[in-house]
Amino acid sequence: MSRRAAVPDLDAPDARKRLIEAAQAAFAERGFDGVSVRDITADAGVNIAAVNYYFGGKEGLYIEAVKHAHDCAGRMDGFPKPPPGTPPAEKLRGFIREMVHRMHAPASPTSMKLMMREMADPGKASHVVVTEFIQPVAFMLREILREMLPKLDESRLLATGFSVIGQILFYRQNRPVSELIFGKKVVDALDVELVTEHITRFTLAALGHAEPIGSQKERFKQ
Amino acid sequence: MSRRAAVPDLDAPDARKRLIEAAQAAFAERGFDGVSVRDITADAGVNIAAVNYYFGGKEGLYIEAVKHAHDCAGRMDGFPKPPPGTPPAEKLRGFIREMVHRMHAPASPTSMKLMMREMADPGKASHVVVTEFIQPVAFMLREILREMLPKLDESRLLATGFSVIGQILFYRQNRPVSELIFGKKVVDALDVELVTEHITRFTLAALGHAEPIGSQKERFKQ
DNA sequence: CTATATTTCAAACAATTGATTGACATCTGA
DNA sequence: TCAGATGTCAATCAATTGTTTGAAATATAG
Repeated sequence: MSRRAAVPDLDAPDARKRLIEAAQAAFAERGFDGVSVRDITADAGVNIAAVNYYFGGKEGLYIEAVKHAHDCAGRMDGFPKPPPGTPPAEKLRGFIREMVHRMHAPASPTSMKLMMREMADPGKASHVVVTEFIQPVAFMLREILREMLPKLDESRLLATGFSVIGQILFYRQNRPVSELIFGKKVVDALDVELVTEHITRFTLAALGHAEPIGSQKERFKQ
Repeated sequence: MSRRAAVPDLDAPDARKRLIEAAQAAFAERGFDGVSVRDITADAGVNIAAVNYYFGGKEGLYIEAVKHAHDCAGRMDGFPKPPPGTPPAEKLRGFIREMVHRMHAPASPTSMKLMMREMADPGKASHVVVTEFIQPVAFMLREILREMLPKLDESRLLATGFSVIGQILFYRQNRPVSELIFGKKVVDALDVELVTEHITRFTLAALGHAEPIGSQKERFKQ
């Protein structure tokens, strides 16, 4: 009815595209309630009515912006597959490295910010983010951990996964607060490489595949 | 000028108190922008003008609500002090237990929710929450870890603290998403005790004070 | 070209927002 | 009792919100 009609596959009569991109930036920065459709349309150089014309309303635009975001952010299922025969500990190391990198240096920071916002309090578009973005990664991690801990019961395996993800997410979700506590300079000293190495070491040590933190031997067993 | 004038120490002419409590609940549930002063005053059974009269505006009420929150939530510096001579690993265990409990079964869930919201994106009252609520805990953890890892450089020590806090915070900040992924039942199986025990074990193992996760020996070395 | 569909636009709409006003009530202390 | 301070109230303000309108412009197809 009100949807774009002409070409079903070519997905951007320009106004629509600019609208989505402006919306993505605005929503990422200030959240759904913090942004007015007037702001967005002004940024996009488009008339206000276009929002209802193309998306049926503010909420429709928001959802579309989130959907567009996880395209830009690099699909999570695009994780580099370790060659078969790779020891599970090595898979885990690769997983953590990839994950930390995507969190801290995403292809599209704006898109990542928007998705994180939607995760922080799941709302209108949480289903999109979760099923297409988070779910595949979660199951990938679970498989790796299951391989490393074949005898662990489901609950503890889940908790172990949460321990890994929790460490990784912390730096994204709580950086502002951390900076308030310890100072920006100190926190900034934790660059991507250091964080990656630390989380990997911490996790592998917890799983018995590396020397404990603080141990003299600088590298891991296997 | 417009502030309450009469009794500077007795802090609640009833209307003021009810306003703060209603505000706390509303802000915790729906956030600053999600709540109108009309909602709050209606809940509190107070006239709208009272907000400006007592707090100078919506923002003033919000800040006061947050301040009130960290009183209710149990001050974080009220951690049970371990007796002197307690081995540092035992201190860490106590810290984690206390922290997890406060996160999952806080004295005032509403207050905790409000503070978490303010932490999630630091705004008008972040300074209050951080300095009076978070900061003391952060330094307490750092002392414990420093005792356990006397030779570790500052950056890595900080990262280790983040690994602990990250694990603990995950269950609070990301429970909704986790439930979307794995299902509510599965996640609910991770009750406070199991989470406490897991994070403690995981962390102590990473620090070399317990057997690794998945190891047969069910308890820790020292 | 003509007719039909699609897109854009300025203007206005109804609803909600936070804030303010000024009259009225209540309390306090002499 | 009186006067001033303190608290409460309904009514209203100005601004902003998302949404809608109906006409004008533009593109598309016969």
